[in-house]
Amino acid sequence: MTQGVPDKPALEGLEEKWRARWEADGTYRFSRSKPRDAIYAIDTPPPTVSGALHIGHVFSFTHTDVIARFQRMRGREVFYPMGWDDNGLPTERRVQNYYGVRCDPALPYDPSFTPPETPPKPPISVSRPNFIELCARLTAEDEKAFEDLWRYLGLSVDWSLTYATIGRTAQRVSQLSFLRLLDRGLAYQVEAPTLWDVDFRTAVAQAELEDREVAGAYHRVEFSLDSRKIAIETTRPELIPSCVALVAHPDDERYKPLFGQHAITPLFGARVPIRAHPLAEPDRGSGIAMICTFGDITDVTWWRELSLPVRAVIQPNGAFKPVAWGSAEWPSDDPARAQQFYDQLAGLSAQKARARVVELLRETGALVGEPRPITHAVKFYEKGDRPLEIVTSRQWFIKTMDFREALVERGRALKWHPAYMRTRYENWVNGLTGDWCVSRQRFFGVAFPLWYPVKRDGTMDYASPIKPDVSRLPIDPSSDVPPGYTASQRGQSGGFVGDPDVMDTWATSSLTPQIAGGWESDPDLFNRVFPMDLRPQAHDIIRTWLFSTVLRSHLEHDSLPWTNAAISGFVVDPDRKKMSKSKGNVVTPKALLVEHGSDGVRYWAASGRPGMDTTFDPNQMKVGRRLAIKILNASKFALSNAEPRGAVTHRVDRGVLTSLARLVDENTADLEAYDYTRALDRTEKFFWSFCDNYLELVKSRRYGEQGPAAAASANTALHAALSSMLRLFAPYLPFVTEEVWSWWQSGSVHRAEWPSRAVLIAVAGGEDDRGVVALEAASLVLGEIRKKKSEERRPLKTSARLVKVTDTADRVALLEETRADLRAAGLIERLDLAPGDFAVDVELAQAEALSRESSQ
RNA sequence: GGGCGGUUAGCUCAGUGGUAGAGCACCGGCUUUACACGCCGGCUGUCACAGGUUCGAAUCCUGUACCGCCCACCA
Repeated sequence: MTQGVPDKPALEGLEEKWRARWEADGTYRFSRSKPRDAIYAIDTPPPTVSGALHIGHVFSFTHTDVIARFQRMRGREVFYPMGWDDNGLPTERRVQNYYGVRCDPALPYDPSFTPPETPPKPPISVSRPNFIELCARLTAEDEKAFEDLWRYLGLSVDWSLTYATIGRTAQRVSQLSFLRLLDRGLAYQVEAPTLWDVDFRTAVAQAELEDREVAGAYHRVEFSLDSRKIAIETTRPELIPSCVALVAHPDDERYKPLFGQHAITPLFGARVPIRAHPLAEPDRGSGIAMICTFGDITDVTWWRELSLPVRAVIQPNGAFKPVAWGSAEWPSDDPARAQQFYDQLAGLSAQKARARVVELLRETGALVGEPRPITHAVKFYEKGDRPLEIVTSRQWFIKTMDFREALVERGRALKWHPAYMRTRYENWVNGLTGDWCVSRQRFFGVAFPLWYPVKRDGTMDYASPIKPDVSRLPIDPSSDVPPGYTASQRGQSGGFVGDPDVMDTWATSSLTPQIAGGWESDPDLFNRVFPMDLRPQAHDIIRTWLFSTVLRSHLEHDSLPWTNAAISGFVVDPDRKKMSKSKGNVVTPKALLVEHGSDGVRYWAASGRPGMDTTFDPNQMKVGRRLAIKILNASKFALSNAEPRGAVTHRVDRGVLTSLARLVDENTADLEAYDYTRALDRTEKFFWSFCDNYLELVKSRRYGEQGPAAAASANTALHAALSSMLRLFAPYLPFVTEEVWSWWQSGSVHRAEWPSRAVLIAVAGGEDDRGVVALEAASLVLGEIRKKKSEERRPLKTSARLVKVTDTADRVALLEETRADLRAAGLIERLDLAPGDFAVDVELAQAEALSRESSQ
């Protein structure tokens, strides 16, 4: 049933109407009726729930939606789920403050726990399962708000296919995949120096690092060697107590004679060997460096390759630990003096210890000159506030280094849009320095599904982890009991303990295709959607999300997780900076959508090509809104005279359909190649020219001024053209196109068939190149007449007494066929057509303006 | 330090070998029975810079500058 053409079409109220209708009709519901090759599956990026959605999300999610809608109209059944990334640190922080709780994994689950009305101080300690329940409760509210915004924007997601990265499915998939890697020896645990955030008190992975420029200083410090002094330069003098060696380049003549000898550390009097290693740079500082355990990653390399001992001073919480000097581990030539100095450092943070050490060095004369301030890059956890330390701890790893070549090959097999984004992936894979550390000493995440036996001496037997039966997954080792044990044995000698850690958030996110696709729970679905067709995401998480997903799929399925990766750029402000959160919050996405309409905002978003950073530009949203209004009005005109209908006989009618058929071909090719921007641009230009020229040309004919057959030709062409143009616009402007479609068509335009060249050419009665030329030529003449009127400042309704057109013989012949249309559209009293060089000579009717002026 | 993008009108951007383009902004005109949430017209450029290839370069090559991003073991 159709609604008919309204008298005064308007955008107001139209979005609400269609939003409700799409939901009621299940317009975007995925049906698993089709075979794999008729399905288009999208591995949607799950936005982080603890933050607010910003304009960048609207931008990139629109790109995906345009592709989804296009593929759906192409006849593919689109698998378009939506995920929420609610697992991880940001959520933990919010929940702690919101409810006034802290997680204590040692506590048992309390099923009757409810949080107080107001957050108590000090916070209440709750068990991990209770804490996770609170996280789930809070994130559920955020997820509702996110879904509302996506519906408002008009994403054609199947909302019955949602998942959360902390949900049961995600936990089960993460744990199952982990256990399989463990069984195959691809996951392992090891006690080793690891990058460590002292505030969050957790290990972090290479992918989560970022460099920040911070102020520091070079300190020139003297070690002694017999009666001689050896100066080293360091930015971290507080680590002198953890110094285990000095190192210089093997070819450095200055230090060659010293290799194998021992130097004595200032303040602490520890004898440390002087060693050679090629990583030491003769040009830097004094050419000889102290190796500490551990100041940075290079220290770890030296320590490992030179087989040095460990003297760690920094504890997991960042404070200097108490140390007894004079022991085997902490040797000193003068233990009492060392102890006296060190006691002033114990308990301090690195920063405070540094200040104190500098004072002590200065007092004892070991500091040469004054510290020289510098700015240097220091590694931070991307969510952290203090520089990372390196702390030795037991962590779980997934093997990656063994697969680097294979992963590069996977990257080459993936179709990147734009293609150059592959380079970033390759740079990352080739730059990997170690396996992926996946354990985090946090709570709101997926637990490692393991327990460890407690030995008689009360220590854990980490080498013999107890695995659950996979049918029980997901499990929480802090509340579930391993097979063969009773709950009372938890923590007891001869009993068990649960693994206290959770997985890195990317260890779950890297499985989104498996989570959404029903891996190991719904084989029918999984076979229909995996590997998926598209991974859409932004370029900043190529090294994390994209890389880790490729890795997991490679390990688990020996395949790529998807065939295409469409990489969106960022939204930047006019100064080329990434839109900051503060700026993004000034104008919320919802406010923009309300002001400019979802179609208007989507139009702007579609102007950002794959990979291109795009300027935040409300002007473009206004242009999009105007386009939507224009579509309403032009459609009203095109549809207002449905009768009579009949064969397309007129040259320009066949011409417009022929041009449109070509446009359809070009757009289809571009959209298949993910160039949605170019396709929209072309459709828009065509549509505008269609309104300005073609509609004007055929207007009078449609009113019957050349008889019913002539009107019928125009009507048929108009309907066919409008129908195709609406469908070309539909992926971008889903609301306005659906509205217009409903005026005379049944069903949703979003389930309609993508326009086809063949249909348009059939309506035209055959491809008509000369019709295209006729329309062009007639449009040019109309333009010249308008120009003349504008130059003479005459109303457009002024008639032209005489228009003389000279053009090539062929074009003159074509204009002759279009004479009646042209005369009516241009208000031409007499039209002379003659062969010759192109020229249009316009003589307007007597100026009424003069008589009006003179009569005043 | 290595890599990847970018640099075209006041602004946002198309344009990959053949006479520099669009939209917005600006200026001017026009109530024209689809649209004043409109229509028509106009103005606007050392295509970052320097070389090279070519009959011909915004476009291809080399180098430089600047902007942005990614990566890196800067003691």
